[in-house]
Amino acid sequence: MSLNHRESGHVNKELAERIRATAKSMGYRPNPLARSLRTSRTSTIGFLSEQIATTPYAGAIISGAQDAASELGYMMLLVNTDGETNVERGIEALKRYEVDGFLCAKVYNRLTRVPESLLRRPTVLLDAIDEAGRVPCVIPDERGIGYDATNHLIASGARRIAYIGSSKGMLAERPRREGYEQALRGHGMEIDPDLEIGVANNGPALEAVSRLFDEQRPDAFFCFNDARTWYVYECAARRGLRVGRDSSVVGVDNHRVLAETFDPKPTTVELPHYEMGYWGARRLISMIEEHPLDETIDPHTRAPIPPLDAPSPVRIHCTLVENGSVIGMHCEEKGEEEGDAPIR
Amino acid sequence: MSLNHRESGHVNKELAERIRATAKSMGYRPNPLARSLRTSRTSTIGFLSEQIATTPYAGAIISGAQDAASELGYMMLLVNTDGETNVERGIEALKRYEVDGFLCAKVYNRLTRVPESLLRRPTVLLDAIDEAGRVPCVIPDERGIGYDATNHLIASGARRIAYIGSSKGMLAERPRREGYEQALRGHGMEIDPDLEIGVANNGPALEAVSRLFDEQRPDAFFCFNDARTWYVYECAARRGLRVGRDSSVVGVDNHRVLAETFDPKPTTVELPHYEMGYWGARRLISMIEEHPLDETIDPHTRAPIPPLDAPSPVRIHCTLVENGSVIGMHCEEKGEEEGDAPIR
DNA sequence: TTGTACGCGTTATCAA
DNA sequence: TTGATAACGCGTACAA
Repeated sequence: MSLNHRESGHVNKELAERIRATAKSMGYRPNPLARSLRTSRTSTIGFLSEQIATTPYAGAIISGAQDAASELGYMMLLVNTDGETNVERGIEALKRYEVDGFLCAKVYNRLTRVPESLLRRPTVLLDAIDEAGRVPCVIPDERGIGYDATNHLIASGARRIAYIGSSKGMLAERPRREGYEQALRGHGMEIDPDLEIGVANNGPALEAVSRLFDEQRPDAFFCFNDARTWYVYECAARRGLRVGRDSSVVGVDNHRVLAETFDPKPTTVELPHYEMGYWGARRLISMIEEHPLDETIDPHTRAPIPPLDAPSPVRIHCTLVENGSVIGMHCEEKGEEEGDAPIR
Repeated sequence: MSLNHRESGHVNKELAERIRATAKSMGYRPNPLARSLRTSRTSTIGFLSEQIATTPYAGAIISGAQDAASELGYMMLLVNTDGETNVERGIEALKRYEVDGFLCAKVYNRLTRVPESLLRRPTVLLDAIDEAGRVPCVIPDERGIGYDATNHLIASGARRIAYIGSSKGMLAERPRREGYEQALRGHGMEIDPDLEIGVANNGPALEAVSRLFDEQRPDAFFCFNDARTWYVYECAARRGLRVGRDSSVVGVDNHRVLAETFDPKPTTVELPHYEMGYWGARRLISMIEEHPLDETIDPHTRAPIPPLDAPSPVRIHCTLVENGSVIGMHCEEKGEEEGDAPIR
């Protein structure tokens, strides 16, 4: 009791101090395994992720989650879930190790079905939205991204700003474009539909950007991602133009390749992957610690715990990074106060 | 005993079968925590990594390690270790959770000091070499990378192949260049020092590549990494040349950006990060399972276990990827049979 | 305020 | 071949 600082009313304070001092001098460390066996709390969270290997995004999310976990005294068990059956196997394994909760990360913000087997456990979804709206999730503020990026271009003197979007109906496409338009309107600038295009990730895309280049002569570009940004660089190079001198670009991504090699003007907006991981883990752990342990749980079949509280979605604002240094960043937990239509 | 298939000489076989069948029908799963408490084996490995957030490499290593671990029935505890004190704190935490061994990943192949606190535990170093040569490590076969990449260029018809290397003395620089030269010699081609340059990652680099472009007129390039590859693309674009038509490029990296947007010729050599993780974890786990548990270990102070066997280094060959599909890949455990000087 | 005893879910030992 | 029992390290209820 003294070691756990639960001495009040049981052990006199001086003795408790002496006990702690002695324990410390002997190098005593409690054994978390034995403790968990007794308490059925492991101070452990399970992280389910896809595409750890192929994108840098997952790494950032993981890193953020791990930092939060370690700050709060938790360990993170990692499982990657590329493939279908894989997911259930991973969840099973994590349950056997008695993780206190689950972090479930997708790589691109999108609607997702949360596995049934997670529904009655503390779970937070990262970079994805629960179709059924039953599980709390942490996603980027896509509109804020479009808004900030476009404002940044305006502030740097751009007058004709093109938007190079995605042709596939991605979840982020609409709010980013809205943010772009909102920033233009905010500065009394006209919205010119000819300056907005959506392109796929292939040959015709380069042609489309080429046409835009020649017919509209924009002096700045806000690009949906690094593939789109690349088209702009390529078009500029072929015309003897130099990005940063003859035009400005802001591309969304955290592949740093493009930003590294050019002068200050090209700017990338980093999606807040680290932050999503960080705040997601904090959220999860607070859920865990608030959640009263259900004593009626069957140790073998692991009977369900009571359903989760209604989730309040968390959106995290983007970080705007120019040549490696953060220009602006705000992390805040927002409710639905904006009266925004649900993101689609 | 039946459940653990240790029935021989104790329980008659049919009974053992019946026991297992019944257990299965009841949905029984052993509790790993209780088991560990008794056996002091957790079937758990700790993964120490740096730069999870900032590079895609760490993700690939982690993913490989996790796959191997899960194949062999192990869970992976993740800790990232950016910063100095961080490392020791992470190791301490992992030790408290009684991980059976440690995977210690750096992000660029280089000489490293292994923390003292790991020396007497099962440990494998990933993408790094132990300064003192006491801990086994898994590293890419850098010479093979240079050799294969250059052969690929030769096979595609190139005659004057430039090598755009690194000016900083990176561990990989020398063997990659050796592989490049070895491939040239293997085809009876002359080695032209004017075709080999080392550049840093900055402005003068682009000028150096420009000079090489104009003075030597190479028809192909083997580039140390994606930054160097970028210089080649930029130089080509400014001269109205097209990589893939007027010249060929092979760059080392697994940023896919460059390879995605062009036609088949540009090829990237992926460093075998996934494989290093995979084989490193297998190696570690075999060390763990061969290692007789020292019964004299003090449960509190965690007295040292006997020193590791002399490590035999493992090198893993690269994977050669062209436009997303693997051209060649060999993973093999090599000893020192090549009589090669130790990598510096 | 202190001491004793039990249980968490395993594995291992020892007699029978 | 079987059954009873101790022990791993911890938390806690209960009696003193």
